[in-house]
Amino acid sequence: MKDEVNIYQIAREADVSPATVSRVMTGSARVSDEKKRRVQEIIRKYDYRPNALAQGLTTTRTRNVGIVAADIENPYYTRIITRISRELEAEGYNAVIYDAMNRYDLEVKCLQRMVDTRADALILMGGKSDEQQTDPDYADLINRISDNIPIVTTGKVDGARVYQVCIDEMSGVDLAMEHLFSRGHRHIALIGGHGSVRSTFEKRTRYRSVLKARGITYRERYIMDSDYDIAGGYKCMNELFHSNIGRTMPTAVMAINDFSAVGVEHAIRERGLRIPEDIAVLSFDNTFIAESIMPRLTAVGYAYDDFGQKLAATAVALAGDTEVPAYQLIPSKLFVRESTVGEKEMLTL
Amino acid sequence: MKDEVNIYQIAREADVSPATVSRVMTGSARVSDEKKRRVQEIIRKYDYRPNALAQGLTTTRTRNVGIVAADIENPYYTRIITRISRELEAEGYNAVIYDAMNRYDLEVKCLQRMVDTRADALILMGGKSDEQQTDPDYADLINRISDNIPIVTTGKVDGARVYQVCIDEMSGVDLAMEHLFSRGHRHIALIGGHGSVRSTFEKRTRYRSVLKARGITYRERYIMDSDYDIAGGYKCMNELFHSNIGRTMPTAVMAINDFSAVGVEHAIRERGLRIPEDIAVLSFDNTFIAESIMPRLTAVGYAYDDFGQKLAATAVALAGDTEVPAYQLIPSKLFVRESTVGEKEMLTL
DNA sequence: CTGAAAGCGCTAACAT
DNA sequence: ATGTTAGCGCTTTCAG
Repeated sequence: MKDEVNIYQIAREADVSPATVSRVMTGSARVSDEKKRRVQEIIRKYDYRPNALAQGLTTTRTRNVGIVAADIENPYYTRIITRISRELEAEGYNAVIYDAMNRYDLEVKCLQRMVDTRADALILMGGKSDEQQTDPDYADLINRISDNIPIVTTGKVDGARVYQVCIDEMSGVDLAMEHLFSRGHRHIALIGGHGSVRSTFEKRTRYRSVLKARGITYRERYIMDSDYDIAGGYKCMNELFHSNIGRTMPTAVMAINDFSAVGVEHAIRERGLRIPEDIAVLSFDNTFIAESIMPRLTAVGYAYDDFGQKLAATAVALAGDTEVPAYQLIPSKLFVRESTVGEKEMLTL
Repeated sequence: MKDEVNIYQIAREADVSPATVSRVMTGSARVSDEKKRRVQEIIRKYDYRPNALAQGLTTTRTRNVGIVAADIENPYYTRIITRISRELEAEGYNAVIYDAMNRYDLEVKCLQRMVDTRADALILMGGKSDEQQTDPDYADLINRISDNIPIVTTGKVDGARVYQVCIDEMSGVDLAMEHLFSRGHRHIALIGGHGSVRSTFEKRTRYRSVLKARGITYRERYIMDSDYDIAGGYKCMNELFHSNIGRTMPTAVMAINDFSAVGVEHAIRERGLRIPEDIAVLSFDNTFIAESIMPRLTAVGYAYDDFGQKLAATAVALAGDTEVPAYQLIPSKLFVRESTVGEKEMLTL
């Protein structure tokens, strides 16, 4: 444990005051060329780097932006996180990533830790910040935090001062369903997720309106809950088979995310059915999973670069007290692949 | 921007000294019940939380463990990270995740940031810390850092004081090849990755020895370089097809990781060949990808819970100046699935 | 342009 | 048991 050099030792060796060393480091004021040279030499000699804790304590700015994600094992989040990080990096900020591991208690802990360590801004993705009905305690917490630290989220926190950069779920559902309609589907299920989650709630709501607008009967059994993982999709699809024995079986299934689509496909395959000939499958998110499985998944995706960039830019602006719109929308895009359109047909389309 | 409460205000309102408040907060010394009660009341009233920057500055301990991963978009890393985080959490430490986005310059930056912010320990995964030939500059950097902060890695850094928790690559290759041999394969390719990377280098070395031990000809064209992604696997497999026209084509392919296996399978499918009947596929890592694609991938995996636990425990021990072995090995396990064993056969096995 | 000095918020001796 | 004081390492007035 070598003891670390500090600004005083540098100052002594360069025969200047600590203040001058600080000025050279930060460029906050003019320093004579001669002294600057001397200081820089010693700095290089020791490879001196200022203690960020002390720096943060005095300046009350850390240049850290905290990213709290519900689950970094989901490629959806890591994809956005990398895009955010890239942008933050370019803006001279550090991305500090926290994983809430899908647990509320940990989410709160992460949040408080970011407060304790004085992050300059916070980016919240998923978890409690994406509940359709905001938990009042959570809103309280967020509100207290936002008194001191600007918060931007991909979800919503009712009654709290947060900035939103959200996916346009409605247009995503529109694109997906129009595509399926155009392929002749009339019986479409929307599988997985929880109605208590904002993004899922919005998809389901839109799903119903689209059906209504088209004059197609809405069937309650075509919508079902599950976790956002492979097992969830699998469970749902099997339920769907069960609940539709002797009834109108959907010819197309929209999975709430790529993970659940994987489970859906497994369940379909186990019954010896073909995709897309017997049942077409489509999903939301368009992570690398959609391009990995066979047949490749038709999926609703988003411009992730843009998404991450906006999230980061908003956080940075807020950290610098710049005004930004409180609400920004990220458009959805449809990526058509073989899970809704047969391989041979794809070529002729 | 409400101004934050500090220990002095708490002290004043509770009519005690700041030191007493500190004692109540940290439990570092006895405080009379009466004063403790008064202090706690005020603390609750303001929901006071100590400034971690100031705390870290005085105690020189932050209870932060920095995790620097080469690429959090790879589920291999996120899987380990979550396991580490879980353990760190249980030990009262914070996992601070940094993503190097596969860039050396960023890896260095992340490292330095962790030093600047005085992490109590560092966990390094991938990137420069997994080069077969350690970059001397990098070793230098790591060495300087390890003077002050204990470092544990899943790779190696020659000539630097780092603690290692490594995967037993050799036994992984053994398991994989024995399995393939038992299925009758004699011509086996090892596809993707870079020989400059330690884990890949070790796999290739072992691959050659196993062939030799079995008296099977080693063919240079059965090994090839690529990035660790889907495109890399795809490229390699196509190259393999090309380079083997009119020659002995391998009947089994080992992909360097799950990502590249996806690319390998795509290339095989495009030629109208079947897996495993025409070509068997196997990969390393056994992330969720191996269970997602069809046929499910036979893969060499690791006890991730144990892996993460050991990594975290080592970091925590080191942070607390406890002795730990400098080198620990994580065993490999084989997960047999349909990409090497036909579905019907699986049932009878 | 430069140095002295105060202070960011906390903890850890050191007294009492 | 508790208060006083001196830092931790840095930046930032304020003088000069």
